[in-house]
Amino acid sequence: MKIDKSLLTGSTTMLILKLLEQSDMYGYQMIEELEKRSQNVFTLKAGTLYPILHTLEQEGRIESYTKEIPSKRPRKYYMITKNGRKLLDEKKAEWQFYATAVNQVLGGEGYVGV
Amino acid sequence: MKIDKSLLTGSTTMLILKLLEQSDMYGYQMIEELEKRSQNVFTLKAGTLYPILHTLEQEGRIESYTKEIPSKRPRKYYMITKNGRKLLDEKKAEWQFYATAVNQVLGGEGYVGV
DNA sequence: GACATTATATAGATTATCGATATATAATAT
DNA sequence: ATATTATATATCGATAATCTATATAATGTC
Repeated sequence: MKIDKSLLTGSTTMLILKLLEQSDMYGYQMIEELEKRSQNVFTLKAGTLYPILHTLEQEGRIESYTKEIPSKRPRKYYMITKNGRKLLDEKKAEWQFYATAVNQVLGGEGYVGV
Repeated sequence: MKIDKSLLTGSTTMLILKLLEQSDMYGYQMIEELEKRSQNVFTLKAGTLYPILHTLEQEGRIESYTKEIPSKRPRKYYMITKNGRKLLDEKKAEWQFYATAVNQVLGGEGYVGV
């Protein structure tokens, strides 16, 4: 199925923070991990991800460090900060609020299941 | 709660079609009805709604007719077409697909409840 | 008469994401 | 040797969706 990418709008930051909440990751890894966890629904593009990472770092939501891998290109790992966790909680609440409202309009029970 | 409006992106058309699936409505009525059904989560702006209605009409998803109301401004009612119902079904499937994937990443059971 | 409410409509600004492109390294295939 | 594929980070311009602001118009209320 070809999903309308515009539905992703606004939730990408939340999904990235969620990944980093569980473990430090480098950019490329996030793209693969997100694809895997969503069962190929989200194919986050590099051109979408990196600008978001840079913005989050500037805002103090995440921090980065470089890790040297023998005979590999160095990887830039990102870790979530306390501030980032706070943002994640807010985004999650927003998402649940929003999804519940959509389901209500669609005639569902309004339970989002998270 | 102040919900991030960007989360609405891509689903507005679906919500409008859903309203029209149940009964013919005029623009202003849709704004009020959507607000009511979503319990004030969605406050659809006129500047968002009318361009969408015009596009949907051009695409043959909806049709309009004018209704004269005594001592009222005439209202332009919209009704959904067969084509519009088809689009609604597609959008609903997309939404469920997307919401399930988000919940999966967030660690939920992946059930969206619709 | 002034103002609020109802109702439709459009233009311009903002924001998010994507596609394309660029750089760099390493492994594998031709 | 050269090409291709995979990994990895990065930026730019285009596109799309929504909002803000504004305009118009009819009606009801203070």
